[in-house]
Amino acid sequence: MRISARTQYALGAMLALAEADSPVHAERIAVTQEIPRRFCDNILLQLRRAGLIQSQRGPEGGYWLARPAGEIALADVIRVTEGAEPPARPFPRAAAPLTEIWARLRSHENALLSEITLADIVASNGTMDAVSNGDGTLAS
Amino acid sequence: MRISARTQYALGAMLALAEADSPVHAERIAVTQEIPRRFCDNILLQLRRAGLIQSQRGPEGGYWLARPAGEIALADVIRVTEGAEPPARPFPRAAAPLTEIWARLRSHENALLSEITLADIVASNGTMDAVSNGDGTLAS
DNA sequence: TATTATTCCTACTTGTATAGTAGGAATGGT
DNA sequence: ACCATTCCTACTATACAAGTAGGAATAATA
Repeated sequence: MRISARTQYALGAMLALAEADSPVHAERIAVTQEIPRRFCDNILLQLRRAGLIQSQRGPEGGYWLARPAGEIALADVIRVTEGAEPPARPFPRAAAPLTEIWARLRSHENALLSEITLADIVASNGTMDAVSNGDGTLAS
Repeated sequence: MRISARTQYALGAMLALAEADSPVHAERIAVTQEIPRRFCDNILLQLRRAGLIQSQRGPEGGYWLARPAGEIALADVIRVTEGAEPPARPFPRAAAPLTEIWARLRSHENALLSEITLADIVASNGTMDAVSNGDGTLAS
């Protein structure tokens, strides 16, 4: 599970927006999430272009989620910042079975990250014993 | 699941040794596994230093597994080539719950790769419907 | 003992990705 | 008009990955 600083920051920023109930300045996000100021701009721009957040300029401006926090999965955010993964070089025939293993791993990872939403994370403040799936059950 | 070319090659090389019943030349491994010749040397050296394989020099030399293929997990190989993962920068308090998610993912990944051995892969020639755990059960 | 095939070792090169930074244009409220 | 903010392109600096180079050490064989 490779996780770049950019992606970590993006997730932090999205959570900050998920917690707020009105537009938030990049400045504030940068401070609370400990993201370098200019880099924060940079990332927010990318998230907006991807359609995950919306923005308004000028004083009274800021950023907010484009959809309810319960409809944005962690995977949605990660896909944006990590971009499409390069098509992993194939194993030679001799080691072909390994391809199946990787596929299984990626699949599981993707399933989990697609189930968990920003709302789930926000809801789990302090008590991280469980992560809700939104239907009351627990994520494996 | 980040997987470097080096690690892919290392796994291929180990599988080549697992299939053989006598010492194998680096040259042969390089060809069958499609590994650049010199790079192959390089990797085999690393695997030997890690104690996963043994070697003999000179004509009639070559490489072989240090332990039975059934006692070498994929994770053992990966740990060698990927090295100890750098201690992932911590999330700020606001995004702390994410730490738990990553831990869970890494844990699952590690569990799976620790269960599957080189012998399992070799045994699954052609029929990759299932991967044996060695006890007859199927890996999830 | 000379030859030859192999492993062994350090260091180097080169390409690509990551993590940011710089400078300013566009916009919107007051 | 002013000012705070978002917006945009492009640049730099560092680290890591992938692979290469040159040769020393070792062991079988003749």
